[in-house]
Amino acid sequence: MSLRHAALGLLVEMDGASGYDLLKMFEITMGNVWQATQSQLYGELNKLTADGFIEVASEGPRGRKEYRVTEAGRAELRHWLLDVPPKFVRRDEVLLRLFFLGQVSPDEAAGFVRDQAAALDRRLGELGELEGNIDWGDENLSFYGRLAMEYGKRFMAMRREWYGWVLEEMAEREPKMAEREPKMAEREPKKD
Amino acid sequence: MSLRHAALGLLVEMDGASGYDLLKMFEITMGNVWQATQSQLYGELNKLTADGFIEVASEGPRGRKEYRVTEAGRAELRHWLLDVPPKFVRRDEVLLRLFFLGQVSPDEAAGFVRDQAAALDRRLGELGELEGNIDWGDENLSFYGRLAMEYGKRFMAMRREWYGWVLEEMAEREPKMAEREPKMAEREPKKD
DNA sequence: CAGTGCATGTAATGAGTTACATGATTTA
DNA sequence: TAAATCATGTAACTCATTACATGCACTG
Repeated sequence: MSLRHAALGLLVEMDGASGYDLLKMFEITMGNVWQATQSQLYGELNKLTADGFIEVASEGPRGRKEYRVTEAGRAELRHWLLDVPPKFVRRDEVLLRLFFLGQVSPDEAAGFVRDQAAALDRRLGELGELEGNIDWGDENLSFYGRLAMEYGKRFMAMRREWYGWVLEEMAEREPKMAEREPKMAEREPKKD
Repeated sequence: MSLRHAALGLLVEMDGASGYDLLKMFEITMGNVWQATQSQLYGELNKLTADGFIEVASEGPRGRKEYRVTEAGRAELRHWLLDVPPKFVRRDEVLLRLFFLGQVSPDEAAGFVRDQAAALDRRLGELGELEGNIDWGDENLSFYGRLAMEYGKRFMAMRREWYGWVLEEMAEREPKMAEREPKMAEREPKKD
């Protein structure tokens, strides 16, 4: 039940917004942290309203509803922040595949890891771009958002290094892989 | 649809097993990578059977069914490994809370981060214990499992360091966190 | 023969995804 | 006035969690 609190929190920070605004804010500021689809968000906003945690402050042009967090909503957010222990859901599709790479040939396995590394390089570039043109609304969101952004950078760097290490380990295990023309990975124009 | 492939992959590596065996194997070897509940697994095994990717090789004592992966199942696993691009689902309850820590007092915020760091230390200890007494069945699972284990260690170490850095940043922002003074007019030196 | 572990299943509920549907307003 | 954007919603489906239910077989 965290999408609920993600929405609640963002609404507090934004000091009121429509579902549409919120959705964009999700994409911009929280891509690294939490994902939400449009239909999920609209549904949750209605449930939050029904539960009295938010309310429609005003209605605008195209059926637009401007939501505002109620006192009960703020209390709920605070409660969730401090009293509900966050749980780790560990589900990583790349790691899962890694587990079973023994089922394909060493070349194919190495190719897989190289592809993942290349994809990560691309995402690292995107993060760099993103970093420039974020306009964090308020000061708190800016401060804590920056900490989360730093996390993202560290995470990707760690992961990139680990991919490199994995390739070394694989090469050591299967030494003839070394002389081999590069397949389709690792010729991504690297940014920055 | 990845639980399906996690089960399929493990079944291949284990060279046949019951749902019960599989469930334990999930817990032991893949805690860091993929989670499955009992009811989900049994359901998926039946679906895999219906789809012809596994079959009941023999039946044992207490209604026990020994499953075995079919050729179609191996092909499906291979296809998933190499042709289906893994997708990143980014959902981290701790990071999400961090985003909104501006909603509570600096003391409470710092307390939250410290708690998370402590919890991580505990898990790091557990990982160390685990590392000793894993008996990886076959050679492939052992090799790739070790790579995944190294990932886990690097991940936690990175995260631990980041928590430390976060606490420093918070202390720098709110220097009087330990001894609170009544008068708080306007400090908050803007940084960066 | 009682307790533990083995072994599988179902039902209810909630969370998340994809696709479709609809219409108002702004802007070029 | 056509296209783009704003804006919300619903339906169908899959995936995941929790709780409950049942019973056999071994072990002490």
